[in-house]
Amino acid sequence: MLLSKSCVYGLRAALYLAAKNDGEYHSLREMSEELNISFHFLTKILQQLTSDGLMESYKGPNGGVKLSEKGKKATLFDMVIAIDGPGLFTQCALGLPGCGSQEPCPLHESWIDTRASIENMLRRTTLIKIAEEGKAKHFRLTAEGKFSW
Amino acid sequence: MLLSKSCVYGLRAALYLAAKNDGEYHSLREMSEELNISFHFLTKILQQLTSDGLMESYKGPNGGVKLSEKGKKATLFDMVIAIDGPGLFTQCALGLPGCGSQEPCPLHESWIDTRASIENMLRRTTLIKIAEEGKAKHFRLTAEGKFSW
DNA sequence: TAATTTAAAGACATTAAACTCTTAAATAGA
DNA sequence: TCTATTTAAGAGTTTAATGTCTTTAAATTA
Repeated sequence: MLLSKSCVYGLRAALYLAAKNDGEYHSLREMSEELNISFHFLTKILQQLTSDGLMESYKGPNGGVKLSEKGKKATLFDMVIAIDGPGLFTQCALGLPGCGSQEPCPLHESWIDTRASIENMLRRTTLIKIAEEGKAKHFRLTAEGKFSW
Repeated sequence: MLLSKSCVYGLRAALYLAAKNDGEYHSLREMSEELNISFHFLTKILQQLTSDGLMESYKGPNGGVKLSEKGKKATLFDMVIAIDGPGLFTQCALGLPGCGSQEPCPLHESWIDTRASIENMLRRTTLIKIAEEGKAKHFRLTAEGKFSW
């Protein structure tokens, strides 16, 4: 798969928060139930995004997480970098270290174009914009269409 | 990563054979040494490609594997399908089962285009064509540039 | 026929990703 | 201050991918 499960879960949670975008903290329990993601696993992922500054968290009753200012400006690309790291956008398609225009592998030229188109797609818009569109068009964020923005 | 390691190893081995393309069987020992791939692991992968009809094998002295007629016509796409399966070309970017134009996720429209560009890149040419170009331009197939077509 | 070379098959081991559980720390409200 | 709620942190488990080893079967050569 293109993105790890951690990354996909992180994206879905971020889109959830972007759709709310009400300045409130939303609890991980609520999010894990709405999005059908394991509570503890989601916790791990969002901890990482919080320590990366894409989200802010608050403990105690009515605590939870919300998008930080940085998170509100973030694109899908920023999220993927935060969770999966930059490998997808830097590595050789054949996994050869040092592959580049100097010493290309047979796929190099084709791959850098394709890789760029993946990156462009992920950079195109912010989480907030995607969530707006999701709300307007009733896109879905779970297998069962459970979540209702 | 876009492709599994098994897939990358299989591709490199297939390009090796495509570069030879001499009708001879090449032993897995030779290939694993030239390409710096674990012998036993490579064996597993090529067994799969042989049972898929992309390669032909022959036991005994001077035995080994070579591209079948089907393999000579195969593209990178065919190889990826054989090893990693069709998931990359069919699945939702967010992993939502049943995501499609009927009930799209927020990334659906962007993703199907990107996905198609990956597929097109992999379908563009045959292994043989890529190997020809590799020979002509001295592209590399190993980390160290060991293999010399 | 016997010895050698090679792939096939399957068992086994290691590693990394995915997932779970428990305890600690912070906060709120009674 | 006490209790409940919530995230943080870290340890542990499971599963799938990756990698290794051994045995078997097929073919060649002598």
